[in-house]
Amino acid sequence: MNLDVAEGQLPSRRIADAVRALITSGELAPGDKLPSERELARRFGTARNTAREAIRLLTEEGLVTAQHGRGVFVREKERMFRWGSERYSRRTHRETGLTPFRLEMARQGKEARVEVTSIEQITPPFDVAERLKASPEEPSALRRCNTYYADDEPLQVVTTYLRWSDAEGTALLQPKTGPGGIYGRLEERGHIMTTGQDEITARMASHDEARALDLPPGVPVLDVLHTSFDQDGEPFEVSRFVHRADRAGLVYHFPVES
Amino acid sequence: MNLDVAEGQLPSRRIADAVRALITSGELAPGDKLPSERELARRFGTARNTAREAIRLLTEEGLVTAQHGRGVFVREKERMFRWGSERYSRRTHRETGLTPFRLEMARQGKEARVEVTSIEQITPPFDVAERLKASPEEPSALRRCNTYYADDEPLQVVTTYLRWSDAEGTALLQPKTGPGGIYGRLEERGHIMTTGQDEITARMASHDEARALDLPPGVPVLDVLHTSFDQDGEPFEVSRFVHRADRAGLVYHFPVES
DNA sequence: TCAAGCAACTGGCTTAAACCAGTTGTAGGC
DNA sequence: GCCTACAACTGGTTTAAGCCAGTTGCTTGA
Repeated sequence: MNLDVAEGQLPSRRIADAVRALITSGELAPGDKLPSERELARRFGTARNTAREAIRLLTEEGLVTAQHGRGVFVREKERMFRWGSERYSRRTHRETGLTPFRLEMARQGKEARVEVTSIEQITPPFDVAERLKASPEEPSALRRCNTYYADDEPLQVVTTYLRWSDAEGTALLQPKTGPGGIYGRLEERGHIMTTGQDEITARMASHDEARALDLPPGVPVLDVLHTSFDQDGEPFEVSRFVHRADRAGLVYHFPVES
Repeated sequence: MNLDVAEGQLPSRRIADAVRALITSGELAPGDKLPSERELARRFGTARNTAREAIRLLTEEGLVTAQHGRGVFVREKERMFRWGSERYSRRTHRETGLTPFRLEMARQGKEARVEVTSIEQITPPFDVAERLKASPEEPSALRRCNTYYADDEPLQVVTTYLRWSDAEGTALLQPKTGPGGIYGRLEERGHIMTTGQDEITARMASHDEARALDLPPGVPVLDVLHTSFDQDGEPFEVSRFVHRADRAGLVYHFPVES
């Protein structure tokens, strides 16, 4: 491993640049172990903290991840799960008998598990209230929080909001919502999902999300705010999907207006 | 400002938790200045480096940004630009006479500027070749790189790939592609955009992207790989949009298959 | 009045040393 | 043969000190 040539001013950047070059050139492949902090410091004639700072820079770029007691490794490209508007297709569900999440997991050969972490009547946050056409000043909504796991690794956190008037006295207040899931119960209340809207942003995980998703540093989240509209064009369900971005991608197909 | 109560084990986490609490409670509002590193260290009875580490944690969460010589500030919520499938609508373009980018900038009261950074015949990368149905082993594609600015701040980097056979000998090799832009020239070659596909991921910016977009630490990018299909369902254009995620969001509307 | 320059702040980076906490392989004892 | 215990690694955190480099406002002199 040649770490010699490396210009640039700051020692920590020189080390980072040298290691980054090894990674992008393929000399260090995904899964490979980097020299230890102490070893890098020795080779570059710096203090250990300086080598450590260099590794921190690479971690922040998402190039490497550290494992306490084991070493620092070039990050593997993870298999991606792809979600798109088809996840709401009732036809797919009818044909396979699987929910979209279980279907995608089966496709990737992973075990699916869903954990319902809370079901509560709440006053909806402003952005949700606006989209759901519910009052942001009263407990006008039901909130259901779920965590989705693939092979026991948390993959996404989903918070679903429904109007309290639709949920009151139904199985929507229970963890198990029955055949057809949430959308099945909502159809019984007269809401057939006809169109949807997804609003997508990316950001660093909040402190709580990082804990819930067991996120290593240098991994952002994809934040999808979904709104379902019924046959009358009225919104009846809003969900926020928070995916870890190194494991999830989204796909949308659309016609182009001439 | 009350920074007293704060449990937790590590000093750096205690400081970070205390400051985070001030931010989420609103006691420190966006734009406000944090106590200096030296001041935080003094108040918590730690070394300056420990206070610095706490601020680093908050920076990584995207909560604060540091400015050399001035201080550390609670990050402002930036105004967001929203992009969706309508950006490809020819009707909108016809009615306003503006490209989608200029239209969105005008909507937000910002000055739009586009810089063409390179136009080259290249061998397309594998993922692009696959989608464009071009050979990944010969210089079978034209690559156009653009940087889009809002009020002189770089907002997105776009790389467009076209089949060389479509581009050869046309205005597509020039910075100015003429009326209707790229899609205008491609229509003349017999490709009318009929459907599109967007594949969306989020990740930390590469070293080069962070420089090109002038990204502060703690800001990820939204990576959109777009494919355009013509009236025969054949792909004829692939573009990669890299947006800074604190300034850009995406919106998709879709029908739901019954 | 104005501007140059300086003092006192801010964060940015490095050093050097110490100790804690996981991991891994091996030497010993049973 | 197996398991325990330990030694020798790994990264994680903190201290304390020094110097560099932007920013800001005030003092001072022309």
